[in-house]
Formats: sequence, C-alpha cells, structure tokens
Amino acid sequence: MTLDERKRIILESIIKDYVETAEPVGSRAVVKKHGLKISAATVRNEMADLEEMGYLEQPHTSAGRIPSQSGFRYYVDCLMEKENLDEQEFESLQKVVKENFQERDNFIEEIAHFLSQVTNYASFVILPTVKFNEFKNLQIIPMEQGKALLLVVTDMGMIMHRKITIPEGMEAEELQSIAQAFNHIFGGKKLDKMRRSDLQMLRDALKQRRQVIDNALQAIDNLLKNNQNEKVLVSGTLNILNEPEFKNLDKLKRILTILDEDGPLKNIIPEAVSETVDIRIGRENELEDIKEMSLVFAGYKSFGEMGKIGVIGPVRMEYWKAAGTVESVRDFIDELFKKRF
Amino acid sequence: MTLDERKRIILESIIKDYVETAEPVGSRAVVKKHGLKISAATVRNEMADLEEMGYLEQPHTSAGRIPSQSGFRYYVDCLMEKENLDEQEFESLQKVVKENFQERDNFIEEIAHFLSQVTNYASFVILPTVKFNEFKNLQIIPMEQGKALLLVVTDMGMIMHRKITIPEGMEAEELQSIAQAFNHIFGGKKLDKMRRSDLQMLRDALKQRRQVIDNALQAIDNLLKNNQNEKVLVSGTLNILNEPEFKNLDKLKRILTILDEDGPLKNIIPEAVSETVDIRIGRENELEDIKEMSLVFAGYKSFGEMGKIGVIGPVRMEYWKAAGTVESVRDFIDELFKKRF
DNA sequence: ATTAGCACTCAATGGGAGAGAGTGCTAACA
DNA sequence: TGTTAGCACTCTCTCCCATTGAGTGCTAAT
Repeated sequence: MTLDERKRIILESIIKDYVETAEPVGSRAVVKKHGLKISAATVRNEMADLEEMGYLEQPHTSAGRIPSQSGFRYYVDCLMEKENLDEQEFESLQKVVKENFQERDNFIEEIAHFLSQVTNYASFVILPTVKFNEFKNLQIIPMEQGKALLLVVTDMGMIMHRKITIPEGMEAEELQSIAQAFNHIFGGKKLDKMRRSDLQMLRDALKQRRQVIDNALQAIDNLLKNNQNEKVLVSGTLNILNEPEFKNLDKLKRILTILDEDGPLKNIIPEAVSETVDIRIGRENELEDIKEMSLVFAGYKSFGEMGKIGVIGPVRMEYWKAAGTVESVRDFIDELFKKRF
Repeated sequence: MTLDERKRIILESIIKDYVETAEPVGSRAVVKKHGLKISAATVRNEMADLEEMGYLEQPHTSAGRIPSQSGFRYYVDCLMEKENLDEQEFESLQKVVKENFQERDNFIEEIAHFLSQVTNYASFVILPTVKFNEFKNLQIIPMEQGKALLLVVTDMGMIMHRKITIPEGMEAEELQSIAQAFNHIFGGKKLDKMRRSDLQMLRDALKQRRQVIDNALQAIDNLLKNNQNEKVLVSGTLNILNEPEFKNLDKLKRILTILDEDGPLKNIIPEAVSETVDIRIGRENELEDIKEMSLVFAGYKSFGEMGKIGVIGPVRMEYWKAAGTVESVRDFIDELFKKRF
C-alpha cells in the first residue's frame, strides 16, 4: 500500500488544506496551493485513484474531496512529521511548571491547561491510582481540641491526610501508640489489599481506644476510596465549539457531556498505554459516542504507576501538532516526576 | 405599582407559561390554561395595560406577549412563592452529605452537583478565603529521606499542608525547634498580614537552618496563594445547552466561556452577600456578558468567613424552584458548617 | 365593562430559479 | 502512454416569493 511520490504530495496537501478549512478540497486548489507543475486534470485523475484506494472521499459528486479516516491513518503512519513545541511554547511550559510544581493537583491541572492551549483541542490528564503503592506509615497528629490529623504515607512518597475526631484530652503518646498498632498491621501492604477484616486484630490489640480506631479506619477507607480510582482532569473542552463539525447542537451536546463527566472519559482511553504517543482516529475508538473524534495520548509515570495525558479533537485534527505537543509534554513531566512524585 | 387581582393572575400565568415553553403567550392560551371566566378579548386589553406598565413585551405585533425583565422582577418581589426541596430531594441531599462530608473539597463539589441537578441550571459554590483566619500553629513532620510535611493550622481549624525538602539526616527535634520559631513569629497573625519581611527575624533566630526555613517559607507562600483567593466551583454548566435562548452558537460560547473560567465568575457575584436568597435578573447584573442571565444566590459561613452558593440560568428561569432550592441547601450546609468546618 | 367579529401584521415554511464550484469524460497533444 | 484543455453535467447553496397561520387591535354590539 505504498503511494508514489506524486500521490503522497497530493494526499498530504489535501489533508493540510482540509484540516485548515474544513471544506472539501478541489483539484484546482491543490495545484494552486503548492504551485505544482501539473494540471488540475492530472490531479483529478490522481484523486480518483486515491478515492478508489479509500484514502479520499467525496461528500457529493460536485464537491471536492475530503480525506477519509483511512486517509488520515495513512498520513499519520507514513507521511506525518511531528511538530514539537517551539521555543516560546517550551519556555511557557517551563514557566507553568516552575510556578506550580509545589502541589501535585495544581500542577496537573496547569499541565492540562497548557496542553489545551497549545493545541487548541480539549486535553485530559488521568492521574494514576495508587492502588499498588504500599502502606508505609501512619501518623496521628493532635490538632485543636478533640481533633487530630491522620496522615498516611506510601512507599512511593504519596501523602494522604484527613481530619478525625478524638476524645478530648487524649494524650499525644496514646495517639502514637495507636498509630504504631496500625503501622504494625498494615505496614508493607499494597493499598488495594487493605481489608476491613484486619480491623478485628486492631480492636483486640487496643481494646480501650475503639472510638479513635473506628474514626481512623473510617478516614482511611475514605482516603482509599478517593485515591484508588483514577482521577481525570479535563481542560479546554470549549475548544470544540470552534470546530465547524460540531456546530450541530445535538452532536455538540453529546460530546461536551462526555467530556464533562469523569466516567465515560476513563473508558475512552485504552487501558494499556505505552510511553510513546498513540493515535486513535475516529472509528478506531471503541466507544460509540466518540467515533467522530480522534485521540492523541501517551502514558507517564507518577508514584510508580501509569498516568495518561492527551488531547481529544475532531477527526480533522492537526495530528502533527497534537502528537508533537503531547510527546514533548509527556517527556517533560515524566522526567520531572522521576525526581519528585 | 400594585396590580389588581386579575392583572396579577394574568401576569403570573403568562410567566409560568413562558418559562415552560419559551414561546410568546397569546391571549387565548391564558384563558384556556387557567380556565378563566373571561374572554380572550378582555385578556388582550389587560395585556395591553401590562405592556404599557412595562411588565410585558411583544417580540413583534403578530406574536403573543413575553414577560419583560421588570415583569419577572415584579413576579419575584410580589407574587412568587418559593418552592423548597421536596421530601425526596431532601433525602437525596442528606445522602450526598452523608457520603461526602469527610472532606471539604469533595463535599463542596457534590453540593454544587446537587444544586445543578435539582434546578437544571448551572450552579456555583464559592469557597471563602481564609484571609482573616489567624495563623495558629505550624508543624514539620519528617517523612521519607530528605522530605518533610509542613502543616499550617489556623484558629478556625483550617489545615493546609505541603511537602518540603530538608537536608538528609536532620533530626526531628531540630525540625521541631524550627517550627517553634515560626510559631513564635507568626502565631496569632491574620493570614493576609503575614509578610516576607518577618523572614529576616527568622533568619537571625536560626542562622544554621537557612535551607529548611527557605523551603518552608516558600511552601507557606504557596499555601497562602492557594487559599487566599476564593475558590470557585461550577457544576452543570451544560444545562444551558437545553435552553432555547442559547441555541445561538456565539451566545452559547460566550456564556460557557464565562462559566468555564474562575476569574469572570468571581466578579459576577456581588461582593457583599447576605444569608438570605438574593436574585439578580438580567440587566440588574453588572457584568456586561451576563445581562441575559439571572442569578439566584445566598451566602453561607465556613471557617468563619463568607462563602456563596447559587445558580445561574436564563432570565426565563423557574425562580420559584431556584430560590427555594438555594435557600434549602444554604440553610442545610450552613448548619453543618457550624459544627464541622 | 365585556365580548364577538374582522381586518391586519408579521414570522415561518416551502418550492423554484439561478449561480457557482467541481467533477468526469473525451479528444487532442507531446 | 501520460498529460492536458474543453465541455457538459451534477449537486449544493442562496435568494426570492407566495402562502399559511397565529395573534393582535379596533369597532360595534351587548
């Protein structure tokens, strides 16, 4: 399925034109745009060939051609050159990182924002679960009257915290011994293996402090619930309002609804992602509702587990820019996470 | 400006009809809908009067009437009866609270979600700043190698935390003495009064540990930056896709963009809010971009400072439902916050 | 004061003509 | 044999106009 040089040039130039204008591209336009030394009629013949091969299609007989999804696939596989961040964009990324790398949540949000700004598509960042982190250490720190702060630290350095109620007047030492009991039982366990059944042991070990323990367990339960699921962050969804293919209100609504909710989004992205950029074009996506959208995404590591970043846009997407950007950002934060999170 | 009974009935019935259908309401429709004992012609006369008074307007001569913004204002002030949460909704609210009151951020998010679900409008919750809380207590807790967790607690019990880097091998006691120095200098200060100028004192007090102190100060700076500004949470923005007045793509985009960003939203809500429900209809809003939208909102207290919740929707809004819902939810969480946050 | 009747207004709908863009095919050309 | 000019043809898009129908305001009768 390799194309001769001329067909390639024509296909690529139709793709570039179509991506820019969202209009079918005619034979004359192809010749003009690239100052080709052949006539429109010749191009028409080539276009007819490309259509037969399935790379182009015609909305109706008297219109120009538009790239088919296979056409885009061929382009992405064989013709595309990724366009990485330019100097200015890279500086802006560094600035974003510098200002926000203090706190993980914030940071991730800003990264998503950056992605959508640079590409002009909707972007997403999926935070990995910490299921497979190990419970390393628990601390209970007395705060104001009757309150304490419960800290859970994992082997990868992830910290979770929650406020709990304790009996008034309880000594710090007592809290410490409770914490010790927890550490003894849960220490070294993967988070997803921590079971309520271990509770009995604790109860037995510390008959007197049932209330604190119950509160603490409740809090841990809650922390785990909050962190065991992947968190999804989306940014720039409104970019799709600019795309003429979604000027239909119903379609728009369907897409925005998907992007607005966490649930569907998680299912959109394939479970297994690699650390290289992957592209899913239109019908290649499994979810029915996004068969008119394309995904460009890649995996990164944080706290030892796999997260995902990417952009989502119309099939008529600037794949070269999207792929380059996702790649650059992925590499950048992956490197960063190695050091910090 | 009081209306006689008949005019009131007519105005109210036009409002209800128009809110439901988004279509101009004709004289016949008014008579039929409410089984009035008067003829359409009589209603037409009354409608002409109401139009003269500015409560109704006519899109064009051969159409029915729609309520003007003053009409809605009159309705809200003189005719409306708030429709509070029904039993089922109230139960659902309690359930939401029960499942999420463990963590403030989550909790607030779910409240916003609840509001938008029940009203079918976009909802917002603005978290108060903690500017006026007092710095009460700082702790530095050693974590894994070379890392520590910095905790800042305010007099109202608000906890902020951040991870910092410390020199390897530093003793817990040493950290404690650093923390003590902080507490000594900042203790009792309002958060918005904490100045970098105090830094010098610290430096002098603890010449040896400059690195830890710098890191800690950096972290505190960051925490404050994060919490001094009001945080805005928005939910259910896509509800406006259902409103026929926003089927115009440009308008839609303008509104969604406003709701999508934090900045504009903060300015939409008047600075001073009371604890009772306030309603701003269309042009009563100061911001140009939302002069076609209405706000229904109220203030609540958390950590001793004022937050805001409310909904935003088209001028053609079910004010009775929106006002009742906002009131119910406000009262509920206000009560809750008194106990917890 | 209320109502029936009627002429009038104006948005919305749908059909048809004309313009314009682009094609496929044919025949001529290098 | 590949390339090109020319031309008839197709199909969408836009504009125009006539028709329809809902709803009004006014007038005259009750």
